[in-house]
Parts: sequence; structure tokens; C-alpha cells
Amino acid sequence: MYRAGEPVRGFYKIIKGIVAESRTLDDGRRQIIGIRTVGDLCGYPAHKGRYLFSGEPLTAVEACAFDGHRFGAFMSSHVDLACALVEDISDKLKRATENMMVIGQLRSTERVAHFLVEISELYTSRHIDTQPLTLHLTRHEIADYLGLTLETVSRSFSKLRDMRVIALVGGDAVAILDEHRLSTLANV
Amino acid sequence: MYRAGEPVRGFYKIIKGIVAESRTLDDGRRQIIGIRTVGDLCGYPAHKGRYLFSGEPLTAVEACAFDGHRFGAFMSSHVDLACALVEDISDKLKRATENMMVIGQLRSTERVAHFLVEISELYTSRHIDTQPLTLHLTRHEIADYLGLTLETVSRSFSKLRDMRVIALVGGDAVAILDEHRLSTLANV
DNA sequence: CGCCAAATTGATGTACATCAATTGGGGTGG
DNA sequence: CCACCCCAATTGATGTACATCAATTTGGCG
Repeated sequence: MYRAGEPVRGFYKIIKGIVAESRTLDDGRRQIIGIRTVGDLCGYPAHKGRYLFSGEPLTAVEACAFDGHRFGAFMSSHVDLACALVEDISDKLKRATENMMVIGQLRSTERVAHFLVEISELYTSRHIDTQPLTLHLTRHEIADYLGLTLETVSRSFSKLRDMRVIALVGGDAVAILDEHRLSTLANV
Repeated sequence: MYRAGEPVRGFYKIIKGIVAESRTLDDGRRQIIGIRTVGDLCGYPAHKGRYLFSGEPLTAVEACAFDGHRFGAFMSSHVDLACALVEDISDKLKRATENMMVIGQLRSTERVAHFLVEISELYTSRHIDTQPLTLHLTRHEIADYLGLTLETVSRSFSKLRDMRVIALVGGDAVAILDEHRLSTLANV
């Protein structure tokens, strides 16, 4: 959809679908900094007229585009827009700091457990889909979200499966068998 | 100043000094999620009337307190306040995501290097103090900011010193000898 | 001068990364 | 409909960066 560093063409209010926002280093290391879905504003905030993050659709996405240039002026004349924006960014910040905690302090299986309850709560709150939970992220993408490698993520899934906390269904979905124990593991 | 989970008494606009905002798990693991200083709004955003983070002063702090309850109503009737808030939170989010990248992808010495350029830029931009740079954080606090242990932080400092990139002056200050090489190490 | 907390440095352990091989599932063409 | 392919996922073997445990050293301050 857009790449970090590009001049801002516009911002996207997601109507349908899921997108991952990320930053990548010169050597290719990537950090997914947030999962956005219906209701979220994508590509915002920007810095000096350039996107801060890259946005990649994880599913088919429908979005409403806003002109990046008129946006600032429009905001300063519409209180309700400004307040909505505060809400949107506050939520992003809340989730980002939560994930700093996750990445900085939790061990691999705790991180994966946290990821699962986060995604589960996110999807159900936005009415996307239900049990079994379809992730829409590959192991590699989950790894780049959690600061791990795809192998370690896979091993954590296997461990949670062996503990009977989750069940792996098909390639891209999990059934949460023991919500309470998963939350405990996630340190929420 | 305030503890995560407490009912919000008020928000604090920092006039002078430095404060660390953090979250801690039940088992004591702590993540410092941001360093705030003059101009920043502390204790904001909150969630359901309770502080999201704990705030600890790293130096003597002067701050202007705002009533937490009137704040929301006041915002929705003052566009300029709402816009200023968007600016403040956007900046916090920008720094938070940068640090997700740092914690999730960089190696220990890269993290410490990044911390040093971040602090250096932060302090000079807010006219706090200059070379040699006084950190105002202990090794333990730096560790909790970067998702490392204090020993690893100390070793990284020693390594940077041995590389002649920085010099350690006194207990709490560093002189940046090779700014360019430090930035390269920091992956900025 | 001597105390105490913080920092440094060393020795060892371990969780995760890396390298490598195998398996499995979904889609396409025979 | 089955065989085949291909990419993602799993699993295993080994390496390594950082954590942990432990002992000094340093520096600020009464």
C-alpha cells in the first residue's frame, strides 16, 4: 500500500481487511510495529510529509483514502476530527507500549501466547471472525512482530499445542482451548 | 509521581527535569516505555480513568498539573489543544515504534549506541545539557529501557569505550567521541 | 577515611538463533 | 481424481549472544 520514507499520498481508514505496518533496516531486518484493521487509520502519523512505516495488506483490504495535504488544515478546523485522531493514536500508542513490554521482557512462548490473545481480542472487537481464529499472518510475519525467528515461533506454537492450550487447525488458524491458561502465560 | 493502574489524579506537563514512564509485570520485570522531558505531557494517555504507566522522576522535576476529569471536555471545545495533543501523542508513538525496532531487532551494543544518540538528540533538542552528556539513568534503568540486563549494558559501554567511540566520564556521563560511527552502530 | 550503592569484569549457563533436513497442505495440471 | 509441485511449517542439531551468578572495583558522600 505504501512504503516508509515515501512522500505521503494519503491516509487510509480501513473499511475491511487487515494490514501490517512495519519498518525495515538497511540490512533487511524488519519489525512489524502494529496490526491495523477495520476502523484504524493507516499511514498516520507521518513525519515531514513522508510515511513513517510501510503498510502491507494481510488480506484483501477496502479502505477510504484521505488527501494527506488537506488533512492538517481540516483537522485544525474540526474539533471532532482532532478528538477522533487523539483516540486513534492513543490506541496505537497503548498497543505499541504493550508490545515494547512483550518484546523487551517476555520469553518466546509468553510472547506467542500474548500475540494470540491480542489478535483474538482485536479480531473479535472488530467483528472479523471467530473460533477457530484465523491469524492471517505467516510464522515469519509473527516472528517479525515479536522480535523472534520463524523457527522459534513455530516451536512455541508446538509447545502450546502439546500443553493442550491451543490446537492448530489447517495452515493459518488456531483454536484456543484454554483461554485462561493462555492469558496467564501471556502475562496480561 | 504516579503508578500504573491508579485512578488518574491529573496529567503533568513537564516544565523542567526528566521522568521515565514504565510498566512492570507481577513478577517484577519492568519495561521503561519512554523518557519524557520538558514539553512532554506525562501520565497521558490513560485508560478508563487509570494511569497506563508509572512515572518516576529521574531528576528534580517541575511540572504543571492538569485536572484529569475536566481534560476531556476541555479538549473537545478547544481545537488547538486537541491538535497539540495529537502532536504530543504522535511524537510519543514515533519514539515508541522506533524503540520496538530497537528492542526487537538490534543486538546489545547497537541498542546501547541507539540509546546514546536518542538521549543526545532528545536532550539537545530540549536544551537540557550538553557534552559531556549526563544520562540521568542508571545502568539498571537503561537495561529496563532496552530489554537487556545491567551487566550487558555495562559491557556494551565498555566495548564502545574500547572502540574509542565514547568516553566514560564520572559515574553518569559519557562524551561522544565519534558521533558518525556511533550513529552507524545505532542503525539510524 | 571509610562506607555504600553502582559499575565493571569474569566464569558459566541457557534461551534463542542459525543451519539443515523433512513434512505437510493447498493449488494446478495431467 | 490423483500426482506433482511449491511454499510454509515443523523438527532436529549445533552455535552464540545474552543472562545469570559471583567477585572486585569505582566513585560519590557523609
